[in-house]
Amino acid sequence: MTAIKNEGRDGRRQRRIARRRQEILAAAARVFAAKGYANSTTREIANEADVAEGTLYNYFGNKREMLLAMAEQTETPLETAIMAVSRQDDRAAVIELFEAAFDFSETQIPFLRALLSEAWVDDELLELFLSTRLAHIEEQLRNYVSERISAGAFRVFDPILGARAVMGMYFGLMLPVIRGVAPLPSIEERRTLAETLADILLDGVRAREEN
Amino acid sequence: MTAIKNEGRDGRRQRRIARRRQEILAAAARVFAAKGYANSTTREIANEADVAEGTLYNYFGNKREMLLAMAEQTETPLETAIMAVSRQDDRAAVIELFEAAFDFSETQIPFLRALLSEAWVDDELLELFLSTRLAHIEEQLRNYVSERISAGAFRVFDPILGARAVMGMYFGLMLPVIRGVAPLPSIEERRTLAETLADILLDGVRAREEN
Amino acid sequence: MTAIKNEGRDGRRQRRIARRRQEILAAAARVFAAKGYANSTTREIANEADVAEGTLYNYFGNKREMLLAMAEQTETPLETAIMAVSRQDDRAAVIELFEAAFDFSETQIPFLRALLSEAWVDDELLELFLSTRLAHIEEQLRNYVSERISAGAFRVFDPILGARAVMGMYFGLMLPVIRGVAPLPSIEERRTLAETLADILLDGVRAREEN
Amino acid sequence: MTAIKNEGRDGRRQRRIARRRQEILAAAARVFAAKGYANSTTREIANEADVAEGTLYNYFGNKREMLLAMAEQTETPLETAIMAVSRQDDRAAVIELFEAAFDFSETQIPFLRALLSEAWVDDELLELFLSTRLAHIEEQLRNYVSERISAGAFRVFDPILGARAVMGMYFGLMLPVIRGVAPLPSIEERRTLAETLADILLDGVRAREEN
DNA sequence: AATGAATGAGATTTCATTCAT
DNA sequence: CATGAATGAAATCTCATTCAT
Repeated sequence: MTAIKNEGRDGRRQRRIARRRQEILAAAARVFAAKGYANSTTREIANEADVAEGTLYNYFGNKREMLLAMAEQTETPLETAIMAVSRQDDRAAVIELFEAAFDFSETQIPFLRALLSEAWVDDELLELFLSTRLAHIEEQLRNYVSERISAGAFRVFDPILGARAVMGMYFGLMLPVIRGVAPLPSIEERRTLAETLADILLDGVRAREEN
Repeated sequence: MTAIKNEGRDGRRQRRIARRRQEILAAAARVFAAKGYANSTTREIANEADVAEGTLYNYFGNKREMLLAMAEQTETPLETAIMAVSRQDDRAAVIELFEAAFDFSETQIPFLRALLSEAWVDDELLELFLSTRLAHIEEQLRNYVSERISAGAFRVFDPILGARAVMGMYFGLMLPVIRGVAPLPSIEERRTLAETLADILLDGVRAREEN
Repeated sequence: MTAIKNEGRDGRRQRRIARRRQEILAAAARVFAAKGYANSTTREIANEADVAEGTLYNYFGNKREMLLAMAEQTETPLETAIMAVSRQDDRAAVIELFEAAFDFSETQIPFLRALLSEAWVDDELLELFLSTRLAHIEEQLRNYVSERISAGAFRVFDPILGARAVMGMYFGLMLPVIRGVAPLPSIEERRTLAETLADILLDGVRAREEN
Repeated sequence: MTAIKNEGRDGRRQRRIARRRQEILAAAARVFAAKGYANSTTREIANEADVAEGTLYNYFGNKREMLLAMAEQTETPLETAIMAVSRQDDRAAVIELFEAAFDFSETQIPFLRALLSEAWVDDELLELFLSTRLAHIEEQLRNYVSERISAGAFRVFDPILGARAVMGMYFGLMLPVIRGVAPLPSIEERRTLAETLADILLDGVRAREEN
């Protein structure tokens, strides 16, 4: 019985610790996002998280570990989206992909912004946070494209470039949002966005000649 | 005669100073590119430029001024490319644009990498280096798209998204190169790249139905 | 009870912090006094205060703030003396004034020396530390002199110059002490000093003609 | 003949060098006076003197030598005055002394201000510039006072304190002028000043009792 | 666990002095 | 002699991390 009670108490304690860790991480993300990792001080993070500086070190070994913890727990929205895409006709699938990829929340932005910032400069973080994920995304897209080409549904072209084109279209719209210079699109805007991009991607911008 | 001699001497001196300034700036760009502005020390810059630390301050008021000097003198390749594009048929024009936009040199990369890195975090730099330029590029593209839609050559769609799609395709390929995780494409690769992107953009990836 | 305990702890903490601040300030005063503000390094101050350099900045925002903190808390002895002088017959009052004005301690000297040093060169400090105080002292003296002239007790002469003469006599004796080239007078010496100065001031050096 | 010509040329050269040295010294005095020795940079001195930084070192071994050169060539006005005082009746002599002591020019002020500033902090300079001179002045005054006491013209009192009182009265008026917070008195003001001080010194401020 | 004062390594910047031209 | 760019030692200040409470 004591054991059970302890389990209950320990469980609560574990959860409290985990929650506090998350709060600190979110605070750190906000600070990193605003000023960049290197320009952020542990004092600012502590203030933002409303704890003492020393407390940070009860949850993370050092400042960098906060960044790595973020990298591990933050998913890129495109990654999430691509896993979930259902197989339908091409247009519906692509629209679904783009639409889902734009579905990320206000609270995710600081994490993404902080991580992208550092990944631009820090090879280890690039690897940990981005490279493998992007490689995975690119592979999925490449496979899809290859398969559609084989099926005769797509023209014959380099599937790698095709995958990159899709990703580029997406990042071109997402980066300003994450950087904070463009607003997060609303649900309706996301739909329109996705449709337009899908049409451009699938059929191009050029008018079809009637015949 | 003395005047002439002095002019010659002063001219040489002016050039020597300008050259040294450029050397320091290039060294700073390499260091900033490798580690990010905030993680770079003036000591490293001085070492890289092979001068004493104090010497840096004979050419720049402070570390940040180096960054700003870079921002002022560095052009984004897409910007340069878009100014030079000649008006031909659409496919030729788009290919020419992409191809030119990829024509940047090994020495430009550190500057671009350093500036993009900081612009991600530093609003003043974003404004100074990127925002106005990108706005200009986007405007050019938008106008082009609008005009082609009016002419009936392009389908009807949001010209802003069209411009963004072009820029996204481009940045999706360029950013890894600037980040240093993809190689600078050779001239031949640039050609192929440009053709494929142009075709995807103009006609889409979907196979045309024969009729 | 916890609240009370906390109050006790916080109070102790507050006092410890205040005490440490004072220690640092005294150390800084000694260093500034010995070498002048501009020639003193934070390293020397830290050594003198027996703390790490960084610790200084937990108590003062920067080196200059130490100086300003000194200026705010240090009184000029003449100022203190003039507030305390009791109204008696003129000779007793003047003696009391001079005697009290020389009553400053060994520990005050570094503060005075440091502040006078910088005030000679730094307009802000001159204003903050000296000007207003001296103006106040001068006003008090001027009023006293004017009143005694009106009462027919003093000859008719410019009260401003009278006030200045008193201050000059005082500073002429005090400055070498603060500068460290004359010893701090003992209590007995102070008495003799004050009497002689008072007699010179009141009756002059010239022998009275008997009649 | 060549020798003679050389002498003429050398003489001119010597004078030119001496003149330039003086110009630099005056420039340095102005800069030191404005910001204090330690806060003045050789660059500012060079600018003020309208020469290159390197040129300074053709005339002075280092920055400090400029200060020492100033100390050697600058006389304290009181010193000059005391040497020139003619022996007349006491009142005339004292008036003459004070009046002459206030006769210093606008160009002397920077030198005095610079030197007093540093002498407050720098023992070597104190010795070189002030101590010996003040000791000399004090001795002259002391002797004068002693002699007048012996002659029965002055009351009996400590001649040292008498000398100090005179010097104090003088410095109390002069220091604000040198510091730059009081204007240099005009010739007429000097006369009135000297008379008032002389009367206070000789006969005191107290009204004589009629009898 | 939480706290926050103390630490000291390291960063940026200044500036007296040198020396090649 | 004049010049002024180069130098590098030294100064101020910041901040991640530690540790006694």
